[in-house]
Amino acid sequence: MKLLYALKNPSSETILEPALTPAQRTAFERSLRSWYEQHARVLPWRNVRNPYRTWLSEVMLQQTRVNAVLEHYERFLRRFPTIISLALAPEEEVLAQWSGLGYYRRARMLHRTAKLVVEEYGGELPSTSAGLRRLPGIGTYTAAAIASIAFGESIAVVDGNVERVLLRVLGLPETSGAKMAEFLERTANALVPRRNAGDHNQAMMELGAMICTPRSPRCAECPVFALCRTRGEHPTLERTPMRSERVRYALTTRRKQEGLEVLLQRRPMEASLMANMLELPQLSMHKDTGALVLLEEPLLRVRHSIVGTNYYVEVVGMATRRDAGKHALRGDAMEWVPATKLQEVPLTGLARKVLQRMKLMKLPSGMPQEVPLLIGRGGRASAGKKG
DNA sequence: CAGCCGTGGGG
DNA sequence: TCCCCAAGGCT
Repeated sequence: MKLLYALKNPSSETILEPALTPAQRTAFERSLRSWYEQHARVLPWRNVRNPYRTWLSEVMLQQTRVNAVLEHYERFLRRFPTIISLALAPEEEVLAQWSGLGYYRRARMLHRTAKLVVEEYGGELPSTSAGLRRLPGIGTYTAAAIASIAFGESIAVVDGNVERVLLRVLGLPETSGAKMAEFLERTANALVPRRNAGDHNQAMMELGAMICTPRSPRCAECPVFALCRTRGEHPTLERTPMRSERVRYALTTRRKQEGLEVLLQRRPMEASLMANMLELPQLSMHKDTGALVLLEEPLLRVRHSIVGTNYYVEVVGMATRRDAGKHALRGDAMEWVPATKLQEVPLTGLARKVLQRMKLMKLPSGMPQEVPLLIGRGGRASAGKKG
């Protein structure tokens, strides 16, 4: 059955083009618009005319689910309401606000671009996709998204959703390569209306996110079912399997008169992964970690997957800095951070998750707070829960 | 152009 | 539980 698709693979030159007749394109655009007017989710970055906010939302949404962005978008805007406030902030604070969202290079480029725009562009983002495309962190997709949504330019976006919707409607398999990308750009642009390109683009992505999902698409609810040549899942490229790894981190606290402090370790500046961010000190899995550690069960086990690897994580309680220093892989770059300041430092997502679960850190918002778990001087962990 | 960069929610 | 992968960009 793979053979059937190979016969009409767009990368093999024998492309069926135009992909849709003019009448089909009109029907598609109209059905999609009507569906979107009825079913669009209410999201905080929709129906606002503010290029800075559109830019921020689009960068946050790169390879990131709406739910995760919702938790960060408003808080980030509260801290950096304008492009000028963002440009004036230290990178450390920008990363702290970004903590947990992942792909931290996005935050660094966002910050760099804010400074560039304030210093060289008079504080105003370029208003065309071509102009936006030149800025760091703004690629083909994001340039078209900002230009169409914030400035009304009639240009199509092609993200993962749009690609999937178009391929399924046309009855084509997923393939990689520049020819395919070009084909999708042309096809998507043939569907964009002169007016309201921004809403059309968001409708395409909404359709891909809510109806034409990667697995088990809701075809019975699809506004373009009548035109669709797939009506279900389509063949997709294989991906490399995940690997597994075990890691162990130390959770060490001390009590100062100002309150509880947590021992964290700063990742190297040159690290390709989460450079310069703070995490719990990592311990060796293989060496003898000493009686102190082995006497007790880990405080916490979590699974944390990053890119190609599943990490099975053990968090071990340690009483003093000397214990942690003895067992940590690198004794340097250690910092004591007051529990009350944890929101203001650039934690890795894993560190944030652990500290929140151990009640050392505030949960996002509205969640019930509990008494922090204390790690006593005797090296014994004692939960602060009543009873 | 292919590999790299995070995370968490859903099936 | 385990596996999938998302509103991409850069090198």
